[in-house]
Amino acid sequence: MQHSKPGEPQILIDLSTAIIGTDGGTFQCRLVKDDTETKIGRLPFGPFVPDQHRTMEIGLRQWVGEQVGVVLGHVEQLYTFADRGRQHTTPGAPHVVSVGYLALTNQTGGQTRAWRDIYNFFPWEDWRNGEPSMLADIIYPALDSWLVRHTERRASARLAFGRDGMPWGEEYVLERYELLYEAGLVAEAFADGRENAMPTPVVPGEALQLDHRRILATAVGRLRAKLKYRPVIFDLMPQTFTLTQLQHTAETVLGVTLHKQNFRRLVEKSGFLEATGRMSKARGRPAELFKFRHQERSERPLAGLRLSSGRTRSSEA
Amino acid sequence: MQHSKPGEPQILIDLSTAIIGTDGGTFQCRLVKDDTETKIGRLPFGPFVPDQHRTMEIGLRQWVGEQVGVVLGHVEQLYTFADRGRQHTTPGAPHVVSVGYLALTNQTGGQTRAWRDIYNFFPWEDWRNGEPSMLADIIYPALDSWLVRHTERRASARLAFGRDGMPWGEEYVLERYELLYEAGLVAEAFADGRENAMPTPVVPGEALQLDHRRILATAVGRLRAKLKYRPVIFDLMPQTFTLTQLQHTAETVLGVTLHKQNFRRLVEKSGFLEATGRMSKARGRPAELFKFRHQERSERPLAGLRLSSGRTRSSEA
DNA sequence: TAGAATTATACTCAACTTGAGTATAAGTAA
DNA sequence: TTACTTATACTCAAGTTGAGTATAATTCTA
Repeated sequence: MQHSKPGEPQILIDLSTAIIGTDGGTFQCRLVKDDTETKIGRLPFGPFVPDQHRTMEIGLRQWVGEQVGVVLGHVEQLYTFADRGRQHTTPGAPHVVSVGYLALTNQTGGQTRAWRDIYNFFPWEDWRNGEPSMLADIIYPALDSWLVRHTERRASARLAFGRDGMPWGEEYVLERYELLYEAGLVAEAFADGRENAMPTPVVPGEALQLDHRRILATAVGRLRAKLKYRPVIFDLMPQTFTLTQLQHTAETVLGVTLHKQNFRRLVEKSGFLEATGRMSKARGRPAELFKFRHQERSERPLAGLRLSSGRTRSSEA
Repeated sequence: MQHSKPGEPQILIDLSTAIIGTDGGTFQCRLVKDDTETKIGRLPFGPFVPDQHRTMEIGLRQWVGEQVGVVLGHVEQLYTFADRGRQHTTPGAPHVVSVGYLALTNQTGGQTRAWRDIYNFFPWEDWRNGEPSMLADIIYPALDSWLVRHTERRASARLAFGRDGMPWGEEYVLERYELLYEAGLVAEAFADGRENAMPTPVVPGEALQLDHRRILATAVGRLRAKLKYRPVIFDLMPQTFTLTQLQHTAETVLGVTLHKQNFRRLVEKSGFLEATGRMSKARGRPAELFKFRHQERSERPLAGLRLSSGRTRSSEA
């Protein structure tokens, strides 16, 4: 069998987890408040040690527990990244492969500053107030001038950014980030030494250590896609909630606004909700509080939320 | 940083590829005709060697090229498996993590015996002639008796196998295989030393080496799911084809039969096809030959084939 | 060589889904 | 009491889907 002989450089596996939650209209990700005073944030991560971890999920739960102590709901493997030059690149050091995970939680909160708004890292992804002006002002001009010399990537760019009359697909988060990286427009491209990278990142948006922003982009893209065919949104909700709260959570994740009446029709028909009889008290007419029917999760796995878009929040009457 | 110290057991990464094609109504996977005369088949695979392989995809293309020499179309990463006890388990040997890939090709054919019918490995997945009788005769009784002692897995079993009036979801291929493995009903469970495994596998279906049948199950599940929202089916087709050939390919992959008139309506409306003007000659009325519009692939990525089911082939008039 | 068999393609129709509203109800704040 | 705010109910046209019937163009067979 063709296995690597002893003496070849060692491989290390890092388990990195994007822990995602929402809190009143903000889309949050848990970072580690690092002792080393780097200004650049990072996800909780640590090595996979087969002798200690029977599975990778056990390993990641250990690192998450030690580094941030968040209770995880849904956990899912995203992707295994192994390209050279996107990771620890000390010469002679073992090659690091990183396995990215997505974890959802309903336990966010400002108690610690370690919860950061995801749209800080991807400001072009938030269309709740209409198309972000940075797209037309900064991203498209920079990308277009790169595409002049890279015509083979034009089709991908049209798809990812919805240009030439194509729709903006909110789930192509990773594809957009990767294109910006390739074009040398984000900070990590400079750190990784891409020859065409701008010394100062052209596109606004905070960087993360190593390949963590790439993992986060994968996580957001996967979550946005999954929302449409599986009831994962309830992992982000508290025990009871109003339909408006549920809608705001969906809008926060997807980065778009939705049509209120149609959203409620869809979600009521889905059978996932159970009325509690209690009412929320706030401004305006009180809304009924609902809870998620956990038994239904296993019984209707396919009927997630197919979401129809509404007006942008700024244009609401 | 918390990295494993030197001296800890080494990790090896295996890249294993499920190469899938179709040939006139059979659903095929390319195996390696091994020199070691094991009776059990295997997928092409080999180690990821970071010094030689800039990316894992480069590595896998090398092993596929050397071991089976198939021209690959679409290639996609599936999942990274790392649980102990599902792989090479020689004590003291390095821990092997395997990264599974799916590759599609339109180059199958009986020229070599190495192309095997996928439904040999998962005979319960082929519903083209109605529900396979082995489900009611063998699988359900065996599974039910295991579920008596494992009530916590009942909900998963209902979902995966569509019991108690739930629909059979054709994409849950992995979930079904994993349940049969857990219940000790497939040969690999015995080889891996599960305490409850039957010495002779209870459920029909050929085994593969290592975790290759698990990877193949992942590949089939992913392909079946993807067919519904991306135009991947065209990677399995020759240059030109009739609508009936296209439908047979979809049926072969999904393991169900489809309603002919609706299938053609859907596929014509999708805009992916271009008439060639030429006709096929066979029995019955000649059919028009179509080809895939490659430019459309990038322009309409979301509108795949949503498929409405038809009658089983055996009940056709 | 006529009719049977076989396969392809066109068209219909009711049920359901979706997008985009209008209308009304039930609270709080001035 | 009136304005404001938010929740909820209902409508309607357009599009999609499931399940046909009808008809056309071939080959096979007696």
